[in-house]
Amino acid sequence: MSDTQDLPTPQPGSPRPQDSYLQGLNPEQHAAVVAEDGPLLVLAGAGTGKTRVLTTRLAHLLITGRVRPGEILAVTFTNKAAREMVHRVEGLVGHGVQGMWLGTFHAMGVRMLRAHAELVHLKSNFTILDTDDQQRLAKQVLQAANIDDKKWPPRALVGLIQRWKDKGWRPDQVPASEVGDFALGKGLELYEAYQGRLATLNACDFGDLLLHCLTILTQHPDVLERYQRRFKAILVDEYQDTNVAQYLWLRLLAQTWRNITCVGDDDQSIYSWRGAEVGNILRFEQDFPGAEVIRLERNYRSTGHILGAASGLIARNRQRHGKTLWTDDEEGQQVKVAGLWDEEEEARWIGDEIESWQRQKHKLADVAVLVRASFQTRALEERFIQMGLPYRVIGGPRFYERAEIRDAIAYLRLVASPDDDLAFERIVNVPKRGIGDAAMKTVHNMARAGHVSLYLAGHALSGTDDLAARTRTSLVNFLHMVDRWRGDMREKSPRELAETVLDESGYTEMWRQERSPDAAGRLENLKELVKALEEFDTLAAFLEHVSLVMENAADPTADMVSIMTLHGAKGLEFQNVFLAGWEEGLFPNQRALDEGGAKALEEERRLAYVGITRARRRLTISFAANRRVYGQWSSSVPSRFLDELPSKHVDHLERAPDARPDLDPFFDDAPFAPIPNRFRSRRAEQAKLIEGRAEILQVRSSTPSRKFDIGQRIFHDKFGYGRIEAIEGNKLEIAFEKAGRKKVVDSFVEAT
DNA sequence: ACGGCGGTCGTTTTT
DNA sequence: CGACCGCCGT
Repeated sequence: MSDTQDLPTPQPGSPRPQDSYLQGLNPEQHAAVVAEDGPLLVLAGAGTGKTRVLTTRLAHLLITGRVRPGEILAVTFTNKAAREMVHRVEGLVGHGVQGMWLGTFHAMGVRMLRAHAELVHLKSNFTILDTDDQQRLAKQVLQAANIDDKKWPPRALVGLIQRWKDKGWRPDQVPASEVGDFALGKGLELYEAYQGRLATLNACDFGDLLLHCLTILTQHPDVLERYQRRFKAILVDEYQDTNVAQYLWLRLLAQTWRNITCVGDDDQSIYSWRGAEVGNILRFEQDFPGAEVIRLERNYRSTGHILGAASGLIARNRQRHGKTLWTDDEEGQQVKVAGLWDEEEEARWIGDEIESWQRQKHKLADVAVLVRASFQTRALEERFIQMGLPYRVIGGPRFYERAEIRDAIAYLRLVASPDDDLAFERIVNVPKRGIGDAAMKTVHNMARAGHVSLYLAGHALSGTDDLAARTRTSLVNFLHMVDRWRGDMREKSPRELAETVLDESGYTEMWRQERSPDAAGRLENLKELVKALEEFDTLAAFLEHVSLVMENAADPTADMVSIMTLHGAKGLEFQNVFLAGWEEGLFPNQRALDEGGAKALEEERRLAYVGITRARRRLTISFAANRRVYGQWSSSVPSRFLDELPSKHVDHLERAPDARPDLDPFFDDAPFAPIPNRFRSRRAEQAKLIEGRAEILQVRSSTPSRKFDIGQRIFHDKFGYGRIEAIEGNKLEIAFEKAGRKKVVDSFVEAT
């Protein structure tokens, strides 16, 4: 979590210079940082400086010499959080810190397990299965047991086993009452068989990393004692997300020194579906008798109205420690709540709001749109593309980050533009062609001397004897290949071209030869890439698409709106936040409610709380009266969470749902009339209207745009000049000269 | 080995 | 509605 706390408020009494890292902590934060040894729970509300307290306490322990780095165990859930912790601790301590056990639960589990693998009949070079491997294995196990894997799908078995492992149960520890009815009660046998297969393979799944550690520690007191004596300080981030296995592991390790600091927020526990037990944080004082509990309640992030809305909502939960967040900040704007006709209007409205924010000279990077389920991003993306509003979907496809995909794309980039030095460098010797560092150094020198690209420098070198004969031949061959592919570009489709390139370059062959366990997956990815190319008419159009998607991962400085799920937003903050799709069924999610009942409702509410508390200055919540669910239109009721927001913090902007600017000739774009709870009473009426609307929409969308003709040259504010390729209602498909092929709404386009 | 067809199923995600 | 999976046919 980024630290939003304002600059140091000087503490009473002048701090000694060596204590400078303690400056600017508020009294509670300070107390948590300098607390004496013993179990400590820091209940840190959203935006109260949780990460700062954890890292500062860790630094404090080191600086005061209470513990040495090798005596620290600090665990997080994600690698990102672990990296940030290392970074911040080093910043505070003033130098690098070696020897700490700092990392994710899984990484620390692997470290411990590799050291004692033989105690659970593994070799220390055991492999770790990914989800795909797990499914395949589960399928084998089911088939071996003669169980119909249609009726009892492998993924369900994996899920069952994972849940047992999250609870810390080996096959011999699963209580009879928990066996369940998977495959008519054969779940446990299957678990045993699955573990047997893993042992044969000298492999672990993610759950085993900790479960095996638990086995080792409980069955080998000598090993346990060693670790217990070693870890004089244990620090845990996001304690509310721990599962039982993780909890048991921590509790075992903490027994000797009982010096464990857990930081978390029960109100932000949103991962029960993957094994997290809120109970762990709720029970802390019983688990660690004599524990000190410190609440961080001063919020440094949000305005009064936003905080008030969040507090009012979360107060409805019963399963919580209870905190009262407060802020010195101004009240700010009320939380805006807007009702829209359907998801498209919602997307359009949010887009317009963001543009107006941008016109006020604010940055897009300060805006986030948060959704409950990832399918909701589609309407938003479509609209933002039409508007030319830059955005990135966080947690979206990570496909383009894979090494093999980036290599393949580098080949295509080089074909499309041979002067792309980064692409050239990336693949010139992949697969190995004997063009190593030495040869590349010569090429670089030549390029620099002549102010030309590596590609041109390579060509120039082919006529000299600056390179060894063999190297020169390799380079010439490589360049000839590239030139040949360039020639292919005209007659081949992008897909065919990619196949040729990947084939003739030997890139595919390279992975075929590779016998590492993930080679098969990489070949799969390459196939997928080739398939994705089918959707593009030109290589340039594809590369444009890719560069947009890749930018998502690559360039965090780009000024773009972030779109992500509420889960993905945990730990982040933005000036201006939009929470979309607050409708019953979607949020709170019906499926969650069906499976988890009242507990699940509380978790959905925590999710709402997480969403609200991401906002610093502005928060807008929206819902649509109609939504397409599995292709069927259905009307929806505003989320009950809207009613739970204290009204004094809320500004209702509900607009008449039938006042659609594009349907209603008398639509007045000016102020929204507050129409409280209008949807609820008018639901049936609306449902009847919907079919009619759909028809009107149908007719409209097939009516060609009057202003434009196919082939016409146009100008678009954000994409520049282009030619109209197709017209579909008011949407134009345009081949832009710079930006490639895109669909845009005609109102954003002007004739030249 | 691959492609076409029909059936199923639809949240959230990290390691 | 559409993505994905698995089966079957070539």
